Amino acid sequence: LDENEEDMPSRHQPTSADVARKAGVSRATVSVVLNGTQGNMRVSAATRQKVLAVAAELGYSPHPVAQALRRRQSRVIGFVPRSFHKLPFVLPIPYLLSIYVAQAATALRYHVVEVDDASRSGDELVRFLRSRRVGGVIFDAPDTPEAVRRVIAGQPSWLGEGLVPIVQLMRPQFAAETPTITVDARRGIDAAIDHLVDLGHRRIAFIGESGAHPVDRARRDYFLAALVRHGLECPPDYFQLGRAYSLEVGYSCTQVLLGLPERPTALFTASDTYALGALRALYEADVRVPDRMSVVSYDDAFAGHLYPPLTSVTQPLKEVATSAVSLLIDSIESVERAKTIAQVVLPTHLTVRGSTAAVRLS
Amino acid sequence: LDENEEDMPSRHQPTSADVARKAGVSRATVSVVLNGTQGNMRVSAATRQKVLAVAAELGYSPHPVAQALRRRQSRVIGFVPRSFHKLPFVLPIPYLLSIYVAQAATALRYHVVEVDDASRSGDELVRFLRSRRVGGVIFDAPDTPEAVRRVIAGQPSWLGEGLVPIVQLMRPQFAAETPTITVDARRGIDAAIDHLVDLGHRRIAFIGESGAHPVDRARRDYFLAALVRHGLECPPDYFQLGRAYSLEVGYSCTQVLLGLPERPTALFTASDTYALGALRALYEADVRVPDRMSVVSYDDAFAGHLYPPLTSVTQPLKEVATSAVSLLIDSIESVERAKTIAQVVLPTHLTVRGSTAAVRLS
DNA sequence: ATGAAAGCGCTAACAA
DNA sequence: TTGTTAGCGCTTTCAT
Repeated sequence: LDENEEDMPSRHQPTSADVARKAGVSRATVSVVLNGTQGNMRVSAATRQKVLAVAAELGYSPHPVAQALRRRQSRVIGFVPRSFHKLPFVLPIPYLLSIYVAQAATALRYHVVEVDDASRSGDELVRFLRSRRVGGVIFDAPDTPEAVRRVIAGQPSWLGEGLVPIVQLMRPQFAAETPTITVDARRGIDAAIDHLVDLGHRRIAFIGESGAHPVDRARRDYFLAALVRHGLECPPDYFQLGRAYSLEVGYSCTQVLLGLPERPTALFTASDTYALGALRALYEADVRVPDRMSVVSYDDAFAGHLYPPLTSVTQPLKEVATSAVSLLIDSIESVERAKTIAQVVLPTHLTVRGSTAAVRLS
Repeated sequence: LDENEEDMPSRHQPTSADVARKAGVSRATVSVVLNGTQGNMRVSAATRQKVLAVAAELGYSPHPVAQALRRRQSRVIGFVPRSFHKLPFVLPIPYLLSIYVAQAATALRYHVVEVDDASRSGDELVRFLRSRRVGGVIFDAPDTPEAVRRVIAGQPSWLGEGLVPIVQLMRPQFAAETPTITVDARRGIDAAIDHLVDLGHRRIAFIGESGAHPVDRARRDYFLAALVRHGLECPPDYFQLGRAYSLEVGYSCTQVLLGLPERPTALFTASDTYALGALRALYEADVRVPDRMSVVSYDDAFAGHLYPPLTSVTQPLKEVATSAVSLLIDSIESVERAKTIAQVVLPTHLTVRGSTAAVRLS
């Protein structure tokens, strides 16, 4: 009621000094107890108990900002999302990744600062990252190797010494020579084709992207290779390529396929987005899925929420994010730089839903 | 090449001391120049130029952690997402909000720490927020008033004095008596019904939620009120209520409507999720949209990406997030607490797409 | 096993 | 107009 007492810890969050005073020890001891320095037998069991008890009683928790200043590391990592923020829910993968990255970082008591659209390119990016003192950077599918290299070059480092670690996700620029976390399409695509063939399909068409990036190549190549394994082949008419992962490409390629003298009975699309476009074209043409056409997509980003729910090749996005974060934080915290550049590859698998069925004999 | 020079700024990020030395002034002056203290005429134009030049040359930017420690405020806000993280893309609103909140905060040079699922409830939440020294908290649609109250009670504050400001979004617990940012369904719903009536519809059905929360009530009440304005009414059969915003409810309610002796010609659903379920039911029953049934949804979260793209009542999610962040930060930074509890209400509007058409005369 | 002292990089009072 | 001083809360040698 009366505010002017002398040593009132008062309304402030308690500090280590408060704990020390009340426990009758020094602040140094409090720090040692709470941080359990490796040979933690430094402090006697008795004082240890005492300090812990007082800390709990006071609801003490160390001030993260002061810790960061003293330890000279801020437990902050930067996340640079792909330049994709335009197509909100047609492809939620970028959002999912950013959420999973944040979750994984939080679990390790790190913060994520996400670079916003404006400052994603050029020196602006380096300035931003530097001013925030990030301890490492995760790039999701950077547009160019330069974007990544600039961050590397913006160093000798803005923190202590050495370089700030960098990890690239999903669709890396290998020329930048950083560790990468990617996904291997093969297993999922193999399973998809096995599944279709098991259902009796022989005329299987493909809608994909024509790009030269390994990620795009993989989807095409593994599709073709899987057909070959079954002694099948893909006539050129059945192999439709577009120049972007857009709904429109999926739509128009499907129309082409439906106009063919001998229609395919199954369709594999290299992304959920294509599948969405395909579904529209099929709907308009009154070709029922899966009765008249089986559809398998790649991504499994929203495939399960369409009608019918799509059989799809599932990418382990959460694992990608988690490995990226732990790889990054490991190299932030390890004293010496690793000599080899880690290249983590995570497998895909097939998730069977309602868009595939046995081929109709009629 | 030789590392042991004396005053080598070296590989470290420059500090204000580096700038001060090189500019021949004191660190205090550097600080004043860079922070432009209100009566910024304190420092002469000459030294001002000098300092700015040196700072630019050295690529100096103040260490945010040191600033935070000294200024006793960390520029961090907490975001508590709704307990909804289960249904990833059936309803992306929670994700959008978290992204928009982060963007708005970044623009104001704040960080957001998002509370993760595990520690969303109970004392765990208070501990988390307190340990991170957040300067304020945004709740998205908290489950109970207690969740919010606990955070208020976990105070007399973990920062300086006074309470940590709190803002609730979208579906607040009014009993907790914090500022709120909500959306007014009326304008959008009025426009939706006007639109349908203009198209000749008279038999308009509703699928909604039966909850007692003002947000749920509003959607029901404004729908009915809008019909009344046009001299129409909604027979009980046309007024379908479920107990959750789930796809299944949308699906089964639509089946009920289709089984009615006199089918409605238009359908208003109180969420995108219902609309998705409705679309499935209509598809299966071969009722073409919009030829045989016009559909309007509420939310406009992913309505534009369905087939056909749905006419929908659009919620200004980005504005909600932006107002929340600026309201919160204003009250963090203002010295005295506002006496009145701000209740910001943002309007909705109708976005017309391809799921509505003139009623068929057949 | 413990405490004293120093200082991370910055800013705000107070002097000059 | 500018510089000096004194910390913010913490951790880490280095003494004891």
